[in-house]
Amino acid sequence: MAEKRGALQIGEVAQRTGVTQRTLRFYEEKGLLRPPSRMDGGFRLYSEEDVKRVEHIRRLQDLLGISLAEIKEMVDADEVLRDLRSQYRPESAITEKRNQLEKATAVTEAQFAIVKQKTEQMREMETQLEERLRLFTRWKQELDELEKKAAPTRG
Amino acid sequence: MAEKRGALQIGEVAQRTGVTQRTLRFYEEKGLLRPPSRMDGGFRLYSEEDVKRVEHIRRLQDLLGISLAEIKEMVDADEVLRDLRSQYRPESAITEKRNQLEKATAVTEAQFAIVKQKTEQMREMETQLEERLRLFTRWKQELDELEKKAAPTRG
DNA sequence: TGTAACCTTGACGTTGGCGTAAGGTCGAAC
DNA sequence: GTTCGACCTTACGCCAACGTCAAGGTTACA
Repeated sequence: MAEKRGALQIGEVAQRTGVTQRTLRFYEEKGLLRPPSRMDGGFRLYSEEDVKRVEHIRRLQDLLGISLAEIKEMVDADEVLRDLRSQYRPESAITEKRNQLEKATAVTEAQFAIVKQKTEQMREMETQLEERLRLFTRWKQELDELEKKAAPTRG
Repeated sequence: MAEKRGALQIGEVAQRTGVTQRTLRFYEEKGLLRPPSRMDGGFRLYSEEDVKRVEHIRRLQDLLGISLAEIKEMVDADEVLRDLRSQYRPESAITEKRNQLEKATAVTEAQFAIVKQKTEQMREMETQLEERLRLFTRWKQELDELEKKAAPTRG
């Protein structure tokens, strides 16, 4: 009866996102995922949105290397954003919307600052490694020449 | 007697690098830092090189968000590099040097690939956040205009 | 009505990266 | 030669982020 069209059970979500079922329940426990709807028997039913959410969380974990607590803050901000987007049309309570908008802006700007800084440092690291590789190739060439002089090809 | 010129005790290193003494000993234990020389009484004596090393480790931790085990591999590669650099002049054992060089190149290339990929993904994230911020400013403007129409300035 | 695959909630275990306390030693100054 | 802060080792503690049973309920399908 409760089975919504296109809904996914936890196993499918796990497969598609590459995390374990335990991790999904853990994220829910920690407030990173909204408690999904359930079938009559209690089986969790996830939406496509939830899948995207999980992927987003993993990207943040992977890229920024920050704690789930920090990620939760970011993801909560996204939630505010969704609320704003969905309720956008009704023109009531404009001042509250403005407040939410200000808040979301602030959070996003903070995120942006972090990401920007990290990107910059990553770029530096990238060029450093590039230079090192160039150095290596130079050394190799020098070794080649040393060898040629030491043991000239017979003939 | 064992006191080397310009050497640093663990407390100073901790202060300058921003990590705790415990962390320094821990890194040593895990092989991330070479065991430093000691004073006669057993006090650790670090060099400026060690300080740089610690800073490097922290950068890797912070930027790439990888485990100390992985960092150890990278740092070990750096060690090879130093060996190569210092012994570069004596022209003995050329083939071995070539081997080391190949190895170091391989490791560096692997690192480079990782960093490059991450940088790319970070850039994507950056632009996403930028777009979101632009969206927010648009919304704010729309709210402004809505308010003007609803409550025109008196006079 | 059975049964295989899927799911549920506990609850305890593990690993990494240190924190922290205990009890003793060192070094420099007085 | 005592004092006192900096340092030593040893060893248990802690939190995050899950892993891993265990014991049982649910679903779909024949």
